[in-house]
Amino acid sequence: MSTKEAKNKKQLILETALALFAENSYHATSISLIAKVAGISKSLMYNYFESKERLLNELIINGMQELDGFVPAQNGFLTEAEFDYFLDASIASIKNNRMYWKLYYSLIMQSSVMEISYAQIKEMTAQFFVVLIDYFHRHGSENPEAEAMLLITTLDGMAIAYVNDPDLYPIDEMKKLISKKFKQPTE
Amino acid sequence: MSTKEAKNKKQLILETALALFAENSYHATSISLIAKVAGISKSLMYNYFESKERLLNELIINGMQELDGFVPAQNGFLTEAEFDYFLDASIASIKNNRMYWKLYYSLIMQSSVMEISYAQIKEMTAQFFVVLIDYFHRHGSENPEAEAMLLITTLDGMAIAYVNDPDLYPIDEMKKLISKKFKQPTE
Amino acid sequence: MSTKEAKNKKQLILETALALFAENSYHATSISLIAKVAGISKSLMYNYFESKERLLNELIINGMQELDGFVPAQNGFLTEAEFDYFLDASIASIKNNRMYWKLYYSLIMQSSVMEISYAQIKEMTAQFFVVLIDYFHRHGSENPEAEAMLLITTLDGMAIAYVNDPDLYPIDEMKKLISKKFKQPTE
Amino acid sequence: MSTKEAKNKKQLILETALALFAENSYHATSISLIAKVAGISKSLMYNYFESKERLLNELIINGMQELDGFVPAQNGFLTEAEFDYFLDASIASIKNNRMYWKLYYSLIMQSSVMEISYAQIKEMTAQFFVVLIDYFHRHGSENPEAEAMLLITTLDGMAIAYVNDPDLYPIDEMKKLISKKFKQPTE
DNA sequence: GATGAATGAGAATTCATTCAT
DNA sequence: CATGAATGAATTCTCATTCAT
Repeated sequence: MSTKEAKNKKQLILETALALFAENSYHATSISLIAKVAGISKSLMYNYFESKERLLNELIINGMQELDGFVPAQNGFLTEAEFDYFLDASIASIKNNRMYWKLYYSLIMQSSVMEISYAQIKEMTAQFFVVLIDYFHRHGSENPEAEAMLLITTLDGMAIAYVNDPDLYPIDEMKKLISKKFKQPTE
Repeated sequence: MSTKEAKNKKQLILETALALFAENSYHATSISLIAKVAGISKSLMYNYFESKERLLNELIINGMQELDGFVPAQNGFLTEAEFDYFLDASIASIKNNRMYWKLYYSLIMQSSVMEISYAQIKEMTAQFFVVLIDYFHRHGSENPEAEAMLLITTLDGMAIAYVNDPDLYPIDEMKKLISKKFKQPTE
Repeated sequence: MSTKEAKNKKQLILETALALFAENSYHATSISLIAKVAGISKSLMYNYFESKERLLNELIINGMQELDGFVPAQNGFLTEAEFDYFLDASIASIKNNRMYWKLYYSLIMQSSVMEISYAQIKEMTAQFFVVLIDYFHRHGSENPEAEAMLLITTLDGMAIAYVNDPDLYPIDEMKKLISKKFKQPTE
Repeated sequence: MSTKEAKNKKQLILETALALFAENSYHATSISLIAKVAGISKSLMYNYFESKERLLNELIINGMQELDGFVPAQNGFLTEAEFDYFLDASIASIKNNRMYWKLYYSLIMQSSVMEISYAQIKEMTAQFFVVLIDYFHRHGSENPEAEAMLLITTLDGMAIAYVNDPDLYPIDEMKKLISKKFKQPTE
């Protein structure tokens, strides 16, 4: 509905910017383009965001809040059944917030951009890491840290592949294989 | 010799550009900056490269040629011993051409940049893919394509992690674990 | 009372604008800044003033009206006693309307701004000029015009110095010296 | 000669900017306007000056260097004959560098602009001040500081008046009168 | 009376690129 | 081979102003 769209221009700008930043990168996306695609004037953006950088910032913070509900396990303890749930939830998140994750991974590749948000992001990963180490430890892995890190590495690789080519990358099949390979740590 | 000098200057530009493109992204790196960092005049670049885009192109082609020697297996057949060699060689390449790989992965994240080079790149991956499928097929995998794809996914994840933080990411340890997990496909 | 409120708001805008125009110049002061400092919305300004330029205009006119009571002499005739009163009154005016005078002198330095108001201002000076010429004429000056002009020049110099640095410039001492030097014209 | 003009674009920019800054104020003069009046592209300015502010800075420093030869008195001692020379030299400087002085006085009125250069400027005035205090002291003034300060005040007033209206302000006549009033301090 | 949403014009500045030398 | 001078187009951002409510 056009009334609905008009209602929240800020949201419109955020969505447009996310799509463009994700697709073409932050630096290759001009404010002019965002405005044109969103159908508003360049100046309007500056009513809602102090600068292009702040717009990006807000985008990242928004994205992270959307992820807030996604806890790997209650009280940091991951059962074997929950291990699959953890993989499913990860994939669901990637699918549902594809643009956000695309932006996220593209920013990671540029040390110079967004050092503040970067810290927050790293911290989030750290939570998963701890839980996974515990899981692998309990399952008798001789090197739970390595096991956990490789799993995260694999999930990152999967996310990046999917996010860049969602139609061709068989993410669900990959998930099954990951489950097989990681649920029981390598002896 | 002036020919030698010239070669050096061109090489200097290529190296400077690679470092800057990789670290800050293609779009965020200006010709001015490259020239300043390389200690030459902006105009000189245009003696060697038609445009900024062609410079990037040449960078990618150079990087790929460096990889040319790296064949996964003679006559497309990968023995079990060669499987480890394949992993080692991959990691050596990532370590030796870290900047190139950083640039490569950052470009992959931006659909808009360099669609030509993109095709060439995809093709290279395809070679590995075929060889790996064959390997997993021979080792009795029930889904060799998935197995091969997950291995590539994992290697990509590993490369990206290492390339962005070479000092902290334990790439060698990851390699060992990958070997354990993939040499014998998941039954 | 809403009328009272309104008057207050208008007055608030005028005062805020005067301070900012005086301190940072008309051109370097944005409507946004005035609104922010005054704690009102940008739009409110346009309820009271047609434009930024009209706001300036009103400021100048207000300032001049404040000066209206200040006549150099009844019926244009200045006695010797009144000469000192004239100096005192000038200084009092500068002290009491420091911001206004700062704005006034800063505008004088910019031919482009406010040519209309400029005319009104010049006219006011002219009144003093006539009275002073008469005074110096009666006191036997051989060149009363020059004497009057120099006095005005000196008072302008004094005002500018004071207005820019009220804490350090010894305006009262200067006044005494001016009185000594000018009450009796240079033979 | 057009060859001559083309020879030093930097000088051309400096002169154009000085004229426009002086006439319309720094803030009211856009880079676009300077470029248009100078007949060059906006971008060229940035080959010579890092920013608009640096252009202003260079303008002020240049102006001050032009004044460097102008010492009020050898070895800080001002004879009665030299007193007139001092006045003449001041007036000559104002006439010859009218634009510079106009800019100078307009900047003084804006606390916010150019605090660096401001310090340098103040220091220059201080030199004159010392010499004049000494002069008035030797001539038996009971308050040489005040006398010196009033003279500087008067000269400032005169300069401002002349600089804003060089055709109408009788600067030479004023100078004679100033000489009469100040060469011998008030009793 | 008061505001927030919205904008076109213009500000300073950067960028990739060309060209004469 | 190498550069400095030069520029048009584009970029981020600000500004004065309008308008519906």
